[in-house]
Amino acid sequence: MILSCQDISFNPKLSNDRLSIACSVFGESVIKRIVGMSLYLLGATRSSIGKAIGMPKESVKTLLKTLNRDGLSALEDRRRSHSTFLPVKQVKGTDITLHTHEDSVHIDLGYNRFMDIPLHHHLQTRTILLSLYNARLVSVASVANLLGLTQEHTRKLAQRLQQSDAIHLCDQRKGQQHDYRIDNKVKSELIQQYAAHAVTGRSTSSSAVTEAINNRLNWNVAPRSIRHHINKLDLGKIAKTLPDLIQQLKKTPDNSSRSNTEHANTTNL
DNA sequence: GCTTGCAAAGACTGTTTGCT
DNA sequence: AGCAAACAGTCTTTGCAAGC
Repeated sequence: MILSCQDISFNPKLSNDRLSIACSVFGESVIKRIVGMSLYLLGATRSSIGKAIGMPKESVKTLLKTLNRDGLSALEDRRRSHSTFLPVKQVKGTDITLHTHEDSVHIDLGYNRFMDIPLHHHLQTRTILLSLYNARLVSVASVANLLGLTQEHTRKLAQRLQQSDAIHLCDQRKGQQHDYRIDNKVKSELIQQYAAHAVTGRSTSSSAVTEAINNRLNWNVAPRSIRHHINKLDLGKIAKTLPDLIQQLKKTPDNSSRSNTEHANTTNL
């Protein structure tokens, strides 16, 4: 490529108009650098370039050096945090892909980097996949598919993860919250009747205890339910130990009540 | 006669789905 | 996005058959 400005005619008025427009678009400092580079390419000396664009000779040398080295980006003062005219640099996103592999979720992060999460680590899997979705690195469809949830519910869980800790991703279902038939009143009667039957040597069978409970509370509970709660409360083993324990307590002096009495006397003194 | 294991039904609550 | 109904998971209650 050969350039000769000898054959080019210049019009000062056109130049002023064009510079005015260009400066309004690119900014004056950028146009100065473009003009300086153009004059340099046309063979002008650095000192004459400096005089033409109003820049110290040393600055022109730096400008030409950086332009030849870095290209377009050197047209601006790069100490600034952002460019006023260059397009935003697009960081090429790596395509993160998800799929199941044997018993784990395989996450391909690109550049030969992978993550494997055991599928049975439900909370870990949910936390990582939903975090990737919240960072918009994977689609809701791919996460929903791997988690076995609908896309709608996946979005809700992702939102929940952003608002609170990962523990809230666990299944919160707790089932029936209280014993609606065998409530505390029935349970206390059950313990009382079972103990009374055990101490007096009567039958502690579920039918005998149930009959006593139903009579006392005017209730109608099934013996099978009472058996279920006898087992739950682990009452079965006290039928044999309770009578012995009571006999033992009867023989042993009550130290606690005596010390209480002594304490009262001392206090009165 | 009584207990035990199993299973079905009920109660409660989370999840999914379809509609607006 | 919001809502409601249907569906589904978890725990309690209870009936039944088998075994001790």
